[in-house]
Amino acid sequence: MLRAMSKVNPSREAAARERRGLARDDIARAALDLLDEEGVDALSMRRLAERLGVGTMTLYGYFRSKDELLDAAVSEAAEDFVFTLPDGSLRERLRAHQQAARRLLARHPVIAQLRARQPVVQPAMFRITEGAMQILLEAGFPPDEAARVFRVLFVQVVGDALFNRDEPTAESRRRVRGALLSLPEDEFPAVTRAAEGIAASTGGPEQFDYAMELILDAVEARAARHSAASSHQ
Amino acid sequence: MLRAMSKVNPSREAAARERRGLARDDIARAALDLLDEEGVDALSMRRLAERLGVGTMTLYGYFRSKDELLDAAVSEAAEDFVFTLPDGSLRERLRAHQQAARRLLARHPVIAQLRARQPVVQPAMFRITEGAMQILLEAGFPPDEAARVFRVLFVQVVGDALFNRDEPTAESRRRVRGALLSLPEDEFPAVTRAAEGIAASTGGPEQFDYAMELILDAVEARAARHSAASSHQ
DNA sequence: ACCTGAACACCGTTCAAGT
DNA sequence: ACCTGAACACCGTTCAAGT
Repeated sequence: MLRAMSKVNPSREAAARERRGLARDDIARAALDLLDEEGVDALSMRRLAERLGVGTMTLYGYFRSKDELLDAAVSEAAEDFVFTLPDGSLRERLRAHQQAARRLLARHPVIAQLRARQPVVQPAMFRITEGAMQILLEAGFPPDEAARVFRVLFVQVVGDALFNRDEPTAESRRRVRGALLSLPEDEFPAVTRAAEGIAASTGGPEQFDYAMELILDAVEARAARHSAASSHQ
Repeated sequence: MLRAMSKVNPSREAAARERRGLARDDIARAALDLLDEEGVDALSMRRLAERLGVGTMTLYGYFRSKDELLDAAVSEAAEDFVFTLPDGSLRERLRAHQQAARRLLARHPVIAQLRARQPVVQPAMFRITEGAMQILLEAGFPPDEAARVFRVLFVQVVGDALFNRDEPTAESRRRVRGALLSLPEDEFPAVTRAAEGIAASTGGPEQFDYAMELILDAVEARAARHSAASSHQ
C-alpha cells in the first residue's frame, strides 16, 4: 500500500516555519530521536508535542495521522544510509552493501520494527534497493532474478535486526542454554544436544556474518551461470 | 528473556474450570481466534473478556498480564505445527520442514507479528527447532554450525511471513511498479530498470521458493564438507 | 475465596472554540 | 488563518468492594 508522501499543505507549512521555525522534517526528526531513545512504544502524539513545546493537535497540521508521522520518521532514518559502491568482486560488493544496511538498522532499530507493522514505501528506502540492484545487474543477473536475490538479502538483514539480539552476552547465552536443557531430552534430542550452539546463534555479528557468507556462496554460484550473458550487455 | 510459563495458581484454576468450564487454554485459544480473525491490534482484554462472557478483570486471574496471555496464544498457535521427518536428501527434508513452518505462519500470522515484539520462548515453538536440528545433525553438521544454519532458515521463513505479501496480485504489482517507475531515473537506474521484477519479488510462493532453494544450495554445499565427519558419529 | 466494577493513567483523533 | 483545549472512545492495570 503506497501512502501519500506529499505535505498536508505546503503554503501552510511555510507560514508555520516562518513563525516558529517548525517544519515537517523537524517534527519527523524529533519523532525519530524519541523512537531511537525510548523505543516504538514510547512515541505518543502527546509526548512528542510536549517535547516540541506545542499543543498536541498542532502536529495534525503537519501530518494527517500518527502513521503518516511514523512513515516520515522512518524516511528520516533512511537518510542515514551511507554506501558508496566499492570496486571488487560481487561477493565483496554485496558484503559491503549488507554491512551498510546492518549499520543503518542497528542505528535505528525502529526501521525494522515499523517495517514489520506497515510496508514502508519511501523514496529514501529505495536507495538501499538501488545499491544492491546495481551490484547484481552489473554481475550479470537478469533483472527479475536480481530482484529475487535482493529480496532474500533484504529479508535476512531486516529479519536479523528484528529477531536476533545485538550481541548474545555470556549471561543471555547461559539463560537460553538453561531453558533448552530443561526441555525433555527424549522429545528434544537435537535441541538439547546443540543447546550451546543454539544459544550462541541467537544474534551478534558472528551469526550475521555466517548468514551473509552462506547466502553469498549461493549467489556467487548462480552469478557464474549468468556471467556469459553479462558480457553481451 | 524467558517468561514464566507456569499457571498463576493451578488449584484456583481447577476450581474455576469446574465452576464455569473456563481454563487457561480456553482463554488462550479464544485470544488466538480473535488474533487470527482480526489481527494483533484487535485484541484487547476488554474485548476478549466480553467474547468469553466474563468480566475483564477475571482474565487477570489466569494471566498476570496481557503479554503473558499473548505468549500463551502463540504457544497455542505453535501446536498447529505438523511435521513428520520425511526420508530423502538433506535438501528434500529441509524443504519439507520449511514448507511446514511456512504453512504454520500463514495460518497464524500473529506468530510472526508477536515474534517481532517479544522473543517467544515457549516449548511448543522448539518443536520447529527440533525438526530442523535433527535434519542438520543427521546430515553431518557439527552442532554449532547446525544451529547457525537453522537460524538463517528461521530468520528467512519468519521474515518472509512478516515482510512479504501473501501473494502479489496483478493489481499490487502494478501499483508497486508504478511507484518505482516514478522515481528519478538518473538516481535510480537499476530500480527503474528492474521495476517489474522488484514488484514480483515482494512476496508469494515463488519468492519463498526462490529464497529457500538459494539458501539450500549453500547448505548442501557445506554439508558435503561435513559428510566424512558424519560417517564417524 | 473468588470475581469484577470503578477508577487511574494513559492512548489517537474529532470537533469546536479560541486567538 | 492558524492553533489547540476539551471531549470521545478507546486502552492495560490497580484497587477495593462485592458476593
